Amino acid sequence: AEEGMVSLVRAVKNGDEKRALEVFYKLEDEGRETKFYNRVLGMFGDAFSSEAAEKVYDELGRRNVRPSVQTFSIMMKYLAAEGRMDKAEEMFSLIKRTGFDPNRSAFNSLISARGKRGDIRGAERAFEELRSLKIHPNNVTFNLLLSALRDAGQIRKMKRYFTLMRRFGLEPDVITFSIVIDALGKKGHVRAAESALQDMKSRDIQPNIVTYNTLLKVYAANDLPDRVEETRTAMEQAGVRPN
RNA sequence: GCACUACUUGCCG
Repeated sequence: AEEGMVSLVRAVKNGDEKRALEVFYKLEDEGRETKFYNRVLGMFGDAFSSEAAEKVYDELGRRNVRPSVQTFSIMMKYLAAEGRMDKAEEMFSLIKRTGFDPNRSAFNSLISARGKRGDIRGAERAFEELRSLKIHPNNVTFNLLLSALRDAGQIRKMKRYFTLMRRFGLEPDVITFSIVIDALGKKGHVRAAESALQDMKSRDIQPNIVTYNTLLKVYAANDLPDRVEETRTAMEQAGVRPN
């Protein structure tokens, strides 16, 4: 069993989809549980494609292995990444039709999928549905909404969600701030981006490599070479190395 | 716990 996984991982690493599938089919002949399929789903989705992941997914049905909520979330991720929204939405529906209750991560996956497609309305509807089910959102939930709104350039709405976090007992984190800084910079609101950075620091959240890359991007896009230099210096002083 | 979040660059598809 252990050896089989090793050769599966090796085939996936080598990018050999055909070989990986063969090993997978052989392994599942030994009788496997949901968790195994979910793992393989992730490996195939990351290394190959949503179609490859679907081949694994189809085996669950063929072998009468019951999927889990995670199974559908994993599929949604790969389908949405390739723009296959109808299929991704279908996966979310299948959670309910299979008799499961979608949990917070499942809703987060739905928000992510819709947000990626620029479907702000849909992402917000997913958030509202989550709330109506009395599921507590987490930082990921809000960061996903903010990220979608950033892509759509909807700063005002971002502010509303940013404020709303606190009402759920949540505090913005380093990811929240990098989304906010990026969004403001894209709009040319450099001073606002800088005050977001200050806000972050005042909460004792340390800028990380992504924060600095975002700042560099903001300054470069707004033709502020001096600020770029200052940021590089700040990075060095903070011991954050360019990646 | 096997699923969900930000930036840059490269590689593969």
